[in-house]
Amino acid sequence: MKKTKDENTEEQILEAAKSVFQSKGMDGARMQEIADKAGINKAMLHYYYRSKQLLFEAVFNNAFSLLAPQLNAILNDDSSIEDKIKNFTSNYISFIVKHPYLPNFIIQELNRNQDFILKLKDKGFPNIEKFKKQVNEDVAKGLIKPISAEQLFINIMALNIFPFVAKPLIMAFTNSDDKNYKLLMEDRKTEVANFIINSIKTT
Amino acid sequence: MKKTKDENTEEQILEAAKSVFQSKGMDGARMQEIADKAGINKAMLHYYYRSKQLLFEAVFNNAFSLLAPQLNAILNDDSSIEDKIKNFTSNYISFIVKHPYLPNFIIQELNRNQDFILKLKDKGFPNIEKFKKQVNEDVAKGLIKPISAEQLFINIMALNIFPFVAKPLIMAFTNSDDKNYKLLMEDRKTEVANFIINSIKTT
DNA sequence: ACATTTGTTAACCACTTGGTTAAACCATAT
DNA sequence: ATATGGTTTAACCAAGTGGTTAACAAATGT
Repeated sequence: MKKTKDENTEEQILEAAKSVFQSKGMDGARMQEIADKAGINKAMLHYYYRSKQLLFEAVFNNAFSLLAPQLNAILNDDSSIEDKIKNFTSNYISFIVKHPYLPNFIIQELNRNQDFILKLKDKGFPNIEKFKKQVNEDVAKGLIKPISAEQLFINIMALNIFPFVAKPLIMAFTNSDDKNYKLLMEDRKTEVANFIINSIKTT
Repeated sequence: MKKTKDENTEEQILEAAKSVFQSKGMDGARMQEIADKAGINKAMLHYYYRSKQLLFEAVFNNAFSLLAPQLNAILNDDSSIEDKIKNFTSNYISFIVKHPYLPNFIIQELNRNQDFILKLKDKGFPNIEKFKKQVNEDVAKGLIKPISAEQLFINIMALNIFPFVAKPLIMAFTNSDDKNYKLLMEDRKTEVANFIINSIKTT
C-alpha cells in the first residue's frame, strides 16, 4: 500500500518538528534540523506541510489539544472543588513529567504571536463560566472562604504550571540537581492541593 | 565633549536592544531592527558591543540585576514571614507592571540557554539559605503550619510571577480585555498575600 | 505492459542574516 | 592650521535561510 509509507513519513516529520519546535521555538527552529531529525530531505517538509508556519501550527495545535483536556478537568468536571483541586494537581504534574517542554512552548509562542489565541478561541476553548458558578455557590454556602473564581483559577494554574516553566530558575534558587528537582515536583502532587485547600476552606 | 556623544549612543543602543530582545527573544531579534530603533547605523552595534551575543548578554544581565533585588526582599530581608509576603506581593506586582516583558524574557532565555544560569551563579546569586532557616524556625515555634521552605518559596514565586508570564492564556480563560486584566492584577496585590497567609498560618 | 499518479531527492534560488572594512567625519590637543 | 584620536557611515561579504524545481523512483490503475 502507498498509504503506509505516506503516513509514516508525515508522522515522522510531525514528530521531528515537535521535538525541534518545542525545544527551540518557532524562531530558533531550522527546517534543515527537522528534516535531519526525521531522516528525510528538506523538500519533503514542504511537500507535506507547505511552509514552516503551517508545520509549526500543526505542532502547536497538537500540543494545545493535549493540554486543553487537562484544564477542562478543573473547569467543567462535575466533582467538588476540593476533589477537582486534588485530582488536577496530581494528574497535571504526572502529565507534564511526560511532556516537559509543553507548557513553556505554549506560553512562549502565545506571547510571541497574539493571533494564535484568536484562532484557538474559534474551535472550543475551555471556558470558565461553569467553574465560576460552582465557586460562587460554594462561597455563598460558606463551604469556602470568599474568593473570586478568576483569582482561584489563576492560583491553581500558577501553582501547578509555573514550577515547570521556571525550572532553571527554581533549580538555581534551591540548589537542586535534576534528581532533587524531580523530588520537589513529586512532593508537589500533594503539597499544592493541600496548600490551596488550606487557604480556601472554612474553619 | 566627546564623551557625551559617545555614552549617549551606547545608551541608546542598549535601550533599543532591550526593547527588541525582550519582546522578540534572542532568536527573533534582528540587529537591523535594533539599529533602526536606536536611529544609527548597524555597524555601530558591533563597534560598541562586538557581537549580537554580547549585546544580548548586556541586556540580559541588565534585566536580571533589576529582578534580583526583588527576590532578595523575600530571601534575605529581616522582617517576619508574613510581612515579607505582604510586601513582596505588593511590590513585585507594581514592579512588573512597569517592566511587563521582564519575567517572560528571563524565563524564556534561561530555558533556551542553560549556561546563563552558571554565569549568574558566579556573581552573587540570591540564596535560599537564610529564608530556609527562618521558615524552619517559625514552623518549629508553631507560628506557621509545617511546610518546606523550598515549596513555600516556589509557591510565592508562582503566584506572583505566573500571571504575567501567562498573560495571553489568562486573558483568554477569563475573557478579559487589557483593562480587565489590569484590574485582576491590581486585585492580586492583596489577594495573593492573603491567599498564602491563609494557607500557612496556624489557627 | 504501460500510463499515471504519488513520493523522494539533489540542485538550485532569492533573500536575509550577523559581521567586516575602508573611508569619511569631527572634536580636540598641539 | 593640522595631526590625532575616537566616532560614524555606506558598501560589502560569506554563510545561512525558507522555499522551489525538475528530474527520478515507486507504487497504482487500467
